This record gives sequence, C-alpha cells and structure tokens, in this order.
Amino acid sequence: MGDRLSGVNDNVRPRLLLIDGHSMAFRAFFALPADKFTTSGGQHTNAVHGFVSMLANLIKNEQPTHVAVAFDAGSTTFRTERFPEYKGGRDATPEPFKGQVPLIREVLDALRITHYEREMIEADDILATWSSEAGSRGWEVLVCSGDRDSLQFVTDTVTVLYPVKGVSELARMTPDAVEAKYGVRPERYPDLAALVGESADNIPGVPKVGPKTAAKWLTQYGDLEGVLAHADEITGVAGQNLREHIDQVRLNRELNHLLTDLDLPYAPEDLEARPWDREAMHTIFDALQFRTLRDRLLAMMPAEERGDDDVVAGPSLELDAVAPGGLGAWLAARGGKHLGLEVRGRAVPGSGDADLLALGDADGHAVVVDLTEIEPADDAALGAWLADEDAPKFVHGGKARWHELQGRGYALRGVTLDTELAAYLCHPDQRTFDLEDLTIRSLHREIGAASPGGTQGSLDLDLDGDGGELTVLAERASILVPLGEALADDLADRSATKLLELLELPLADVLARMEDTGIAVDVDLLRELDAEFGEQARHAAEEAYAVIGREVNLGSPKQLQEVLFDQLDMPRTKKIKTGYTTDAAALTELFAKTQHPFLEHLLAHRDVTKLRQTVETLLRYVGPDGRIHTTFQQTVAATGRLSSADPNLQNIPIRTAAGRRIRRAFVVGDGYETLLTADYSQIEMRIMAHLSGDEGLIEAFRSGEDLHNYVASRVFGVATTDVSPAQRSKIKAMSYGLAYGLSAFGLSKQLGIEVGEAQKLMDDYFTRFGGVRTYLHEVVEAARATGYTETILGRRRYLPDLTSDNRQRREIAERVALNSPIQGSAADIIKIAMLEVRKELDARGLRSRLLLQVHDELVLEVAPGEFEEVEALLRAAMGGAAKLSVPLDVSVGTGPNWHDAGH
DNA sequence: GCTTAGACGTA
DNA sequence: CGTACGTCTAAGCG
Repeated sequence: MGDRLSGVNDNVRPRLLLIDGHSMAFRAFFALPADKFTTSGGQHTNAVHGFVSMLANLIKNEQPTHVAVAFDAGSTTFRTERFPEYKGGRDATPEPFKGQVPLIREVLDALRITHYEREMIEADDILATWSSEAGSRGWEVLVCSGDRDSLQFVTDTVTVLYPVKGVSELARMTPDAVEAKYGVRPERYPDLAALVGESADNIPGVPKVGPKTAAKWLTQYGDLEGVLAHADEITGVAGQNLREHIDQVRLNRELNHLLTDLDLPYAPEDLEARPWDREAMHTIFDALQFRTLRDRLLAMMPAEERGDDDVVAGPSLELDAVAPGGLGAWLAARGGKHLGLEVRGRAVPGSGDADLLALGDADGHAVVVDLTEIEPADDAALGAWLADEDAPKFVHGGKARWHELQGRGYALRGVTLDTELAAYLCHPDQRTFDLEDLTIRSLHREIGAASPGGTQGSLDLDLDGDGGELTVLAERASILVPLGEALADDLADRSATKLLELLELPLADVLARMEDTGIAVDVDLLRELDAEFGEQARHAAEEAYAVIGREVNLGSPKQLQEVLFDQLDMPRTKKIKTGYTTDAAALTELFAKTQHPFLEHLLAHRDVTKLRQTVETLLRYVGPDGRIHTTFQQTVAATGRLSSADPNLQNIPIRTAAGRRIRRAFVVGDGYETLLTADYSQIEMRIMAHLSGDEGLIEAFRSGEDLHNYVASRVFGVATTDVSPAQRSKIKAMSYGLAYGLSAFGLSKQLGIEVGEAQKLMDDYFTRFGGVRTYLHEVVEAARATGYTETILGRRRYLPDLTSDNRQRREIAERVALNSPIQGSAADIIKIAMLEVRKELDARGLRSRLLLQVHDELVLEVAPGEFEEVEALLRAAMGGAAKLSVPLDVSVGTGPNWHDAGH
C-alpha cells in the first residue's frame, strides 16, 4: 500500500482534507451544464461530476493522509431556530440538484472516505470541530468550503480552499491571504462579517458598511466588542447606522460563530484515507456513466494497490518461445485442458482475416502464432485443435473470432465459454463488454500491467517489433481462463449457466454461419430504385422550394423550424430541446390544420429521401459475392433480442408500397430455389396470454378466431361478425400497447380520441381480460421485490430504478419491467427455434440455410428439391420451440425475393 | 474527426 | 405520458 493513501506514516505530518459537501456540490451544480451531464436514464450528474472531479484533483495535488466530508442534514438548524430568517429567501433547491447528493455519498463510500452529517448542525460546524481538533494535534488542515464563515478558523496550519470560479479553481486562504483580501486577520473575520452581513445567508449588515469600513473600524478598535464599545464615537451616516443596528450585529456574530466543541463519532485519527473499493467504484461509475473520471481515479491508485487487499496477484505471464513445428507439442502438453484463445484480425462476415493468434493456459503459459507465416506442421496442429469439438476453448466474442479464423481457412469449434456472452447475460443493460473492463471488474487486474518485464515503461525493448501487441494479445488469451472461471461463477449465481451453454453459445455459431452466408441482392434493382427515389426527391424538393420562394436544406430540422415557424408562422408543434419538432406526426397534424402545400412536399421529400438513403446504404454493403453480410449483435439488446448492424437488415421498409419495393431486391441466390420466410403470428400477445394465464385471452387464441376481432367482440359486447373495423383497430392498438405499459393518455393520443374514452376502453378491456391487468401488476411488484424481471428461460434484466425516488425514472423502469419478460421471452423462443432449425438441417444433410432473423421472423434460402421438407421442419421447430398454454402459430411464405416470400 | 440531436425504419 | 433497436444528416465541438 502506498504512503499516500495508507494514512499516517510516523515520519510524516498528517495532512487532513475536510470538505463541505453541500456547498461544493452546489457550486459544481451551477458550474457545469446540466444537459451535458445526464445519464441515458435521465439522471442529472453535473453536481456529482464536478464534485468528484474536484475531489480527485485535491487528493492528487494535496496528497492528504486523512479525508472527510461533512454535509448539511436539513434546512432547520440551531441557527434558524435562533433567527428564523437565517438563510431565508433562498430559492428552493433546484430539482435537478436533489438526488445528486446521495450519489455523491455513494462515490465517497466507494472511495472509503468518511462523510458525516448531523441534525440541527451545519456542515461548517462539523468541519470547524475537526479542524480545531486536528489543529491542536499539530496537523496540517485543508478545508474546502464555499462558505466564507469558514475563514474564521484559518491559522498557520489550517488553510481554507475557497472556490473562485466553479470548483476547478480554489484560492488558498492562509492568514495572510485572508488579511490581504479582507483587511483583517482570520480570527477577526466573523467580526467583520457581522458588521457587513451576508446576503447569501439573508443576514442583514449595517447599511453603508462594507468590508473596507468594517476592516478600518476593527483595526482601530481591536475587535467587534471594541467597535461596539466605541460606537458613540464613530461619526457620519455609517456610525449612526451602526448605533441603530447594534442588536443585529450582535446576533450576526452569534450566528456566524462556528462550533468547535461538537462531540463527533469520528476523531481526526479515524479519518485516515483507506484503499478504495474498486468493485464499488466500478458499480457507481458505471451507473453514473463516468468513464473518464473513473479512469482518472483508477490511474491515481498506487500500483501496489491495484489488486486491493482481497485480491490475489495474477499469475505472471510466460510467453513460451515455440520453435517452428512445435505447436502440436505445446498443445499436447496442455493435456486437453481448456485454453484461452485470442485472435487479431478483421472480423468482417464473409471477408474476415486473421494474422495473429494467441493461446493461454491456466498456469500463465502463453504462445503467440503468426498465422501469416505458419509452418505446415503447426498449421495442421492448430487447425485440428481449433476445429476439435472436444478441445475446450474460452474466448471473448467468439463469433468475431469465428469470422477471423474462417478467413484463414480455420474452423472454430469447441468453445465452452465466451466471456462476452457470459458478461452480457449477467449484465444485459451494460453497453459494452470490453475484455479490459471485464478483467478490471471481475479480476481486479489490468491488462498491460502484468506483461513480462512490464510494457508500461517507455524504455522497454520492443523485441517483437510489434509495439507490444504480441504480449498484449498473449495476455488477453491468458486472462480468458481465470476471467472465464470468474464469470462462470457469476453466471451460476444468477442461474444463467444453461442460458449460456444451451442457448447463446450454440446460437453464436448459428449466427456466424448466417452472417457468413449473407443474403443475395439484385444490385441492378437497387440502382434503379436509387435513381428513381433520387428523381422523386429532387422533384419534391423543387416543389417545396417553389412554395416558400427559396431553397433550404430540407434535411435540416433547424432550417425547417425557421421556415415553418418564422417565415410561415405556423402553429407551434411539440417542444423539443432545440425548439419545436418537425417530425412526421407533427407535420401531418400541421397539414391538417393549415393545408399548406409546403408540408405536403416536405413530407413527400422526407419519405423518399429516407428510402433512397436505405437503398444507398444497402448498395455500399454488397460484397464481391453479390450478397450482403449483416452482423447480428448478440450482446446489445437488454431484453435478449438480437440486433442487426452494418447494415441493419432488421429495419428494411415494409409498411409502404414504395418501401416494399426495396424488399424485392433481396433475392434467392444462385444454386438455390426460393426464399422462405416464416414468422410467428402475434407471439407477444400469446406470451402475454401464457404468462398471465388469463382465461379469456387463452380462449381467444384457442378459438382460432382472428385475435383482435375476438377480443373486440368481448370488450364491446357484440358478435364477432359484428365487430366494426374501427373497433377492431382500437382493440389492436390497445392489445399491443399493453405490453409496453401504455397509459390512457398514450392510447388516446394514438387513437386520436379523448383521454376519457381511452380510459373507458381500457376499463372495459380489463373487465373482460382481468387476468392481464393482474399479471402486469404482479410482474412489476415481483421485479421490485427481486430487483429483476425474468423471461420463460430465466433470462434476467435488473431494474434498480423500480425503487427510485425519482418518479420519472421509476415509471420508466415499471414500463420496462412490463415489457421485458414479454419481449425477452419472444426472443428466447425464436432463438430456441433457430437452434432447432439448424440442428435439423444439419442432421438431414440439407443444403438449405438460415439467412436472417427479424425478431419474430426467419428467412431461409431453400435448395432445389428441399422445399417441402424444409417447410415442415421449420414449422415443427418454430411451433415446438416452447410449450405455452396457447399454440404458437407460424405462417410461412415463399417466393423469389423477400417481398414475395412475405405475407 | 469527433459527438449529439433529430428523425425514422423495423419488431 | 409505449418497449427494443441502428443509421442517416446536420450541426457544433476541437
């Protein structure tokens, strides 16, 4: 443990840092823009950020041996009781500030810094007491406070750090500095303040007496008592005012006297700085989304402290020099035990490549292989090991490794643990799962720190000529073994082991193959569409310009706002950060009100440029094989869904006729007969029926009737044959909204009806399908109790905000809690189905293959002559993926392109 | 060159 | 004041 944070070294004079928590946090709050410091969940963090940043600077620059923070406990204190106007007239604490103080306390806890507050007492009194106690021990004391009253306890050994500008610049208030600024010694400062008053605390001073006059008097008569004793001698208006305000001045002096004799539960010795709690730091900084600040603090920790006291030092890394041809022996020596596998390369589906590969074992032995100049014997040994289902491997992001190795001609099998997938299952809401971060979090170790010889120093010999990349890669491979074991424990604690081993891990392989296969596109058709949409966009733009008499950038919301609300002075739409929205819903409403032709052209332009943009993005991604290879992201969606990126093939238009033309460009590839799509109909409603056990809803699905018709007939009390289209669509909107936590307000907005009518619709709905309401309530309450929701496969999502004091955050969490089990269970089911489809296709030796997954839909490419068998196995796999209390209905379509294969 | 906001496509 | 995503452009930052 380093001296800095280890507390008293007998030879070193203790240095105590004391901080007025509220006053500094409040300064930070006003110094930093609230909108720039907000988590994705909407929690303001500007005060926390400013405070912690200041704290980090202080610790770094001042190197205190002891640290403590005092907070104000509430608005009533012994001072307000004595003088009710004290600190009166202040504006209410701003809403965005509240709630940040508990977060600051959490950070302090993680840093193991003592913080204290007491009813009726102000932070300054606590600091004054500690300061006085420490001063009497001969310690050096630094007091960080934005309250000028603290200047009274400045001495030769007690310095006040007073914020000048924000919280980044602190003035060192020594006795000389106080005298230079106020003209009196620190011990006389409260006398001066009593005369001058303090507007911030609503303490009136003597009129016409400012710091200069007060200092002059105090110098002349010694102290406040002297001044008051000679009040009669002072001439002029100021003297007259003083005589009239003597009582107020005495009261002021009484109020600004800070207590130094409190009986506190912590003596200065108890405030010794302690090693930080890394785990807690990660937790709170993750929640606050402070990445840089966390890194800054971590960097400040002495190297010896890196591992904390409860952490065993990691085994040193031994990079084995394996002679050409010796890789097989190296592997054999590992005796079939699991190894960490890392690869360097490009993980691009369909055109990946790998140049370096590293293997690491549990004993800290590692080997790095240059794949570009590998010996045939090593190549064979490595290829066999990689492809061996029974040679266990730990990887991080195995699907990407699969693509890299595939590009070099290696098959990858036998992955028994993927640290990225494991971490995702443990923390599905986390945005990234960098190996470096996981290592710090789970093992309290840092990659790069344990390299042989230490790669930290700039003087290291770069023997491999690779900037240390080889050793880092070897270290990454090595760390996978202990990291994998740690995560396996974590998974077991969360009952997620099977989810990894039986679902996500095998699915990664299925996805890798789908990505590698890609989907064929008709490039000529895409180019045609590009040109056509481009022409239509030009036309719409010209028409729009003609209407307003000038050319603006129709793609700029800012410029559009000028046109709509300044130039054309249209009714204002919904407020957004930058003014008023120009989104499609608002523009459509504006058009209904104004019939202004500009809006028509603008909307047409929007539609067609969006389509064109989609087409152009697709064209950019067509590979040399004439196919588009998306990447399915398996660790992104917190509910357990997949997402698709580079390009996103899960948001190809389907709702409009023009949009559907794009789907025609996704075609069956050479050597295949047709595309086949299969989708689950109303899977989320079926899951809702199953999970809620609502008899009415279950019967609706078993009846074989059209779901929305059936539900509408029950809600409106008419025969299924008499349900009007309007009734059906209302019910449809209501049913789908339920799973999202839709409110009567939201429903009314969507249907364009009164809130009262929407409320009645909801009431009628729940009269008939009460089990649904009960279920939705229970889901939220259960999640509040356990801290997480669960899908049918036990996939969890943690929702700490369910118990938040912040209503908005809490309500968002409640809607998430409603939706996650439903959306997540649907994701579970289709994932099971994909595994089954793949298994059956392989088992039967069929050439047909999975291409895409779009949440409730699978797209396959069917080889000649296999259609009937594939359709049957697909229906069986999808329909049998889960045993629910309602049937899983699958509808299948086929055709030469995605549009025609759809339904 | 980077990030953010607004907009909009899908389930 | 309905969930889950990805990606484009414009605009502001350095």
